[in-house]
Amino acid sequence: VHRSTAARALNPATSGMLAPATVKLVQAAAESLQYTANAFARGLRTQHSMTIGLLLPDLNNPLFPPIVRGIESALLPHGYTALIANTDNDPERELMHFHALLSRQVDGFIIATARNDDAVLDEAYERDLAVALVNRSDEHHHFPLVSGDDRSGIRAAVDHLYDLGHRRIAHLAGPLGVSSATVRESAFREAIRARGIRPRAAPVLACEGFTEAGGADAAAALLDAHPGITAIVASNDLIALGAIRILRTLGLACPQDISVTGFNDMRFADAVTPALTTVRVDHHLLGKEVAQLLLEQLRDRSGVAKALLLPVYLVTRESTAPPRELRRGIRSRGPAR
Amino acid sequence: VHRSTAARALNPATSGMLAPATVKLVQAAAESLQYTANAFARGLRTQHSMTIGLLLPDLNNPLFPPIVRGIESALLPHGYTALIANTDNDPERELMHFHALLSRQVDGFIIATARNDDAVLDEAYERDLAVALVNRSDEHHHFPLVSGDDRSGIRAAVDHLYDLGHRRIAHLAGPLGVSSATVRESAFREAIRARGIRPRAAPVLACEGFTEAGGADAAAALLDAHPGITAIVASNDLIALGAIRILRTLGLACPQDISVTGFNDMRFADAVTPALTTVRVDHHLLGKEVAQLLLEQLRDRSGVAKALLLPVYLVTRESTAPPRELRRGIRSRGPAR
DNA sequence: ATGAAAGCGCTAACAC
DNA sequence: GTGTTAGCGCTTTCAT
Repeated sequence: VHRSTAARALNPATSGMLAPATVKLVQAAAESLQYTANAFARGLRTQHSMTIGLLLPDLNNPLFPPIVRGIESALLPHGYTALIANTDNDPERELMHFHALLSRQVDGFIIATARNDDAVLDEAYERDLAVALVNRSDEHHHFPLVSGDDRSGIRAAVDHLYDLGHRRIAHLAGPLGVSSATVRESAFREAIRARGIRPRAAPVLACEGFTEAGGADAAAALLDAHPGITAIVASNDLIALGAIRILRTLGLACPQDISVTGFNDMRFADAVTPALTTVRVDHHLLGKEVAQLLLEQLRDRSGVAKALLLPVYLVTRESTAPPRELRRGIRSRGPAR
Repeated sequence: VHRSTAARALNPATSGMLAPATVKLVQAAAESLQYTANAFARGLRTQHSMTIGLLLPDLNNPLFPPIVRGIESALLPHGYTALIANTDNDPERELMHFHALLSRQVDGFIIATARNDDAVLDEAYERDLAVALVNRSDEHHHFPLVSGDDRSGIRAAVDHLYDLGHRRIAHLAGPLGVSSATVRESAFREAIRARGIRPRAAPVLACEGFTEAGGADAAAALLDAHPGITAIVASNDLIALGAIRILRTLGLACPQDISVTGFNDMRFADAVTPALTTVRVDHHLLGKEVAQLLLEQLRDRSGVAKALLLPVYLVTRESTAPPRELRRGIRSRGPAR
């Protein structure tokens, strides 16, 4: 039996045009010879690799594994595989990985790195590649995109603190020039204004990175410059954790002295001390949806770019409480326990 | 200028045989045309893909991201890339991914899935593939392997509890048939025997999975059957976390009523409440070393298989303390605070 | 120092 | 229903 007949037998799409007996025969032979088709030869011929490139800042950020798994779960049924590259927020590494993925003939990109100005996005736009963005925004290119509704998440955090009685609320923003940091910071200022708090009672400080270390350093500087604040809205959970840690070394307790909110409700946000009040984002879903968006584009490049904002909601745990002055008030009025 | 000349100019290994002027010319042209070599065509011709397949149980287990990053950091300088596949501990999914990676012409495999009997290992052995194992053992095939020294880690945990005064110590083992679970369980029994504790004072119960849920269920069953135990050695951190959680719902405090140790010192093991006493393993290093082992094999298949056991050490935090009876004793003897 | 030509393993258009 | 053939883009041996 001829090679092309064999190929047809092994391909479910074409095995219909063959005699069932031939198909059986070939499949049996393939099995016994442990035959596996060469994806390179196939890709060379068909001009698609059935792989997509995934650009991430860092797999060690607990935010990303569920996104990756969500992406895979949506790609797998369609026969696509993701190639993962970590950029560590380094534009050079990102560009390097982008080109490496391009040379591997990926059919499209999912990009989760978050710099506002990104040479990779520019080049992808210029080359007219299939791209979908996740967990970030994009002012310039209007790529399809799915992200949590950061604005309403931050507003919910600010409102929660306000309702507890806080009036001097600070924001520990993410690093400068990073999309989600920018959005959350602007949402913070907006929410503060909406509650009638004067900007000088709501200081904003940017962290070096979306990390515990970044949060710790910035929180130390913040408390030094603004000792009067009673609550902190952190731009993500890691920053919140870092802030809480430094609070402790400064002899301040969370939430008794200072309330802190996080963002993402990452894994273990409920297991740390104090359990984090934070904004829950369904990262697995984020991944599934962005993969769907990319698959749509791979099917038909003519569609218009959708921007999905998935709903988020505040999860209230132990890291937020009424400010000390109010708590004293309550205690002096009520009976001792 | 001819295609083969162009190819030579772009390849650093062959550009030496060309006139420097030609090289410059070609490189400039490649740049301006945004040329990227087609990895498929190259792979088809050279018969190697410069990729390796990485089989993991689940990227969501915080243990694996640092291993992955360690692997990548060692592969990148050699031009190799890892293709990651999650098996969710499902033998069928694992076999499926194994074959998919094979068809993508990976040059070798790093396997971090942990079932003792694994069809993938058998087939890889039979096909004489380049394989290196990480964070698991292997009785049958003698593949090169790097893992933490689980035996001495478990022994350190048991000794620590013994030294605190515990004499009825239970083990929450990992799932049946999983390599690291088996090793740790046998190490536990050995350590218990070495300390002269009778086996009936040291019950062992296997969890459904290396998960919080698995740990919670098994801990509930354990405390039901053996209410007298004062300490638990968990087979990993997630099991420990699940156990501590169920303790709380049963009205027991950790470490006051029951001490618990984990294994891995995964991220946030120090941030949870109580901060986990656990065995630290350097997972990034684990990844780097296993990648090195695979690269060695890719260079020369004739070498003998090494098995590296990286040192581990106990990190004492808040989840372990002397048993209640001793603590009472201490308290009644000492002055009240 | 450069050009020519073959072939890696597959698919798809075409022939019979 | 099955065989024939060309060619995807690269590397590499050989020729000049």
